[in-house]
Amino acid sequence: MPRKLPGNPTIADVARECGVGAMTVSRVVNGRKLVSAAKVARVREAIAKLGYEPNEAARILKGQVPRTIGLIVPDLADPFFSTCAHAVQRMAAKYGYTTLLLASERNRAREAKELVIMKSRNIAGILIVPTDAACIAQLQDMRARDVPVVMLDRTFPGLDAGEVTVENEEGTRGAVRHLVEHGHRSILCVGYDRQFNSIAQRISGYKRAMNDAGLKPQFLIVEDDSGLGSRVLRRLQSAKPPTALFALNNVATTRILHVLQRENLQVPDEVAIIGFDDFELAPLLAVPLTAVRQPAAELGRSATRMLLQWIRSGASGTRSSSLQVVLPTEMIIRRSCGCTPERKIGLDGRQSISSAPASAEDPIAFPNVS
Amino acid sequence: MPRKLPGNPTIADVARECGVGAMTVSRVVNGRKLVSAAKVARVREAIAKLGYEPNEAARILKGQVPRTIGLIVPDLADPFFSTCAHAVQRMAAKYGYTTLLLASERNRAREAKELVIMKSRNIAGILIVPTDAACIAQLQDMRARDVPVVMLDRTFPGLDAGEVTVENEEGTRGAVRHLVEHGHRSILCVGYDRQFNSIAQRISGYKRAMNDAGLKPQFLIVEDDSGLGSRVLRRLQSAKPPTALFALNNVATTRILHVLQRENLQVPDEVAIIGFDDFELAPLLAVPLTAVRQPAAELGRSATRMLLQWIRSGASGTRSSSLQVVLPTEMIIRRSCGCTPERKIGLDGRQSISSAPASAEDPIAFPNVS
DNA sequence: CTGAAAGCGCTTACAG
DNA sequence: CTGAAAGCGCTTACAG
Repeated sequence: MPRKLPGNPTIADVARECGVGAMTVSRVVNGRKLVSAAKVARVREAIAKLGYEPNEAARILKGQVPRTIGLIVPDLADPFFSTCAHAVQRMAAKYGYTTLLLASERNRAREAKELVIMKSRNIAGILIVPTDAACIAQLQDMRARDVPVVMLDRTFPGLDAGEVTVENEEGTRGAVRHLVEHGHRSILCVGYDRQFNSIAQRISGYKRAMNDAGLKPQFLIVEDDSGLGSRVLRRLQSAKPPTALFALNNVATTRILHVLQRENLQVPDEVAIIGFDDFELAPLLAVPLTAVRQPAAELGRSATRMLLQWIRSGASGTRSSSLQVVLPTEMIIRRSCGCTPERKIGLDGRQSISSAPASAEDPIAFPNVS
Repeated sequence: MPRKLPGNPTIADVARECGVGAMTVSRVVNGRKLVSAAKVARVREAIAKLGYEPNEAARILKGQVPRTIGLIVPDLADPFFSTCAHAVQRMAAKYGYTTLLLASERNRAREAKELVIMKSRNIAGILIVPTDAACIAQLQDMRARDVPVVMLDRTFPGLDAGEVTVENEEGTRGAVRHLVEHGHRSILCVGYDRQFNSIAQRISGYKRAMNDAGLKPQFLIVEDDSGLGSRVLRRLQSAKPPTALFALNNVATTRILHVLQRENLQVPDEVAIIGFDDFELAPLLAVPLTAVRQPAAELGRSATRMLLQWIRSGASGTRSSSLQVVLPTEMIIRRSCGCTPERKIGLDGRQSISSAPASAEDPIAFPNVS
């Protein structure tokens, strides 16, 4: 039995209810002028009485671009991405947009499928933390149809799209320099996902800091995070073990901390560690983690802001603002690097122990939707 | 300038391209039989050539129930809900459903708005972690239109809906009994959100355990989580401070741990703590946290399974399976309760230190979608 | 096996 | 200010 029982009320039902034309109802619903106050009131009443709600599908079919944006992230269970997604939804909602949020699971095929879903829903624009370069072809297709696209966190080349990223190279460089200032000469760079430019930039920042100090870069870069812990352990148990570790993202950091804890290795005495990407529980860890904080929420907000402005400026409108934003990182000094409350070293303008939250939610001038 | 530049190809474009009727294309797209193999091949080719993708809006408008389910959670930044949401999306995707995921921000008005959005999109069914009893009226409205509804984690009465929850009372009771077994006589129950039946059940489990032991229940239940930390601190500094704390959810746990760390209070010696809800970093904390683990992912999976079965069985089909599922919790013993690797107490069948992951992803027999 | 016709609920011109 | 007509892209009967 098909679903069609009571049936949602339609614009025709409302029109009949209060004896006006369908057009008049449509005008009232959409807040158009040119309707007499008396009718507006009658229509409003009928709408309330019937519980009428415009059918989104019909609107889209008529060529309205729906107030929906798409967001694709690799993984919702990762706090970095969920924080980011949360910020996107919040800001989008503030401007009257719904966010269609999908997780690609770091899987090329799923990402492709999700882009098809987004396309078939005529979304107004898309925000994506891309997982595989193969997505570029589909995104180009959307761009060809004038759908705005903004990549965040990491990017792939070959696309006329917006980009919101963070200072991966400088952030990492400062962190590694900090380890050097603590006297470390043998610092191992640990991570995976080197195919992303974000990670590549961090690696490059690490290299520069090591070169600046006249030290030899050492890497433990694997294909994916499985087995990362045991690989690190083997290095630590080798003849010439590193005295400090730099973890390229929060998953790598967690993997490492698990091994260190299990093997009862003392941080920072036996081995120091700094991770890229801070997280809420970092100060409560056995050894409070020193980390390069990325503004996850601000990343989401900036990208959303850029996308919405682009959408509003119209497909062919001149783009008023730049489509490139690079957000600063902040070094959060705790204990795992070797600093103590009594003795913090190498602090300068770029590095801070403050945990001041990011600034106001929406600092730009941008007409709000009530 | 409206968007209509190259324009997505339509079914008519495909039909023209290969010289057949629109119906034939539709049949091919939908995998209906009754089309000659030769035409199927030609149509497929034309679809690929044009990059045709069926317009979802048009399908919905024709009365097709879209393969989309709605999911409303209070907060995506909370790892419990993001894990749950992640599991829902995964399982839904496996069966060919897209998940429209929205966060209510624990706000009645937003929740109401999001339900309207879901309704206007004709979703096939809805999964909700309700935030305010006011949502029941809207959900009833959906039920009246035969849209399946499943509440998870907590429920409100007055609705013909599915319910997937966890053993809040028993889980809490076991945890508090464990604290009693450690010799604690003064155990403070800390939390907020008492309006939810999940929290009320935990409170009730706490009371029962205290009564069983002949102890007097003591509460610190506040309106919302702000200021919870300082309130706890004041209690700990009072004339007769509690020697143990039971935190009613993970946010309460975190707030408490922050204060304890700041004030340098030793756990478990000065005060022991057990929290309801486990999380990934719990074993890496300064004092590894003993917690009542909720199967967050399984919660999402069970609810999704229930919803999809309901959707497939048809609006009026007899419901083959129960619409009530209560998932067991598991006590994860670490250090914050007072146990040590050398001395664990009171372990029995219900309580375990195992951290075995939940079972297979989809144990039920349920036709898959390739 | 195949296609022309009608209509889902809305909005965009077009005439009053 | 207002409404009847046409059509967005699809699918459901209905006739071949």
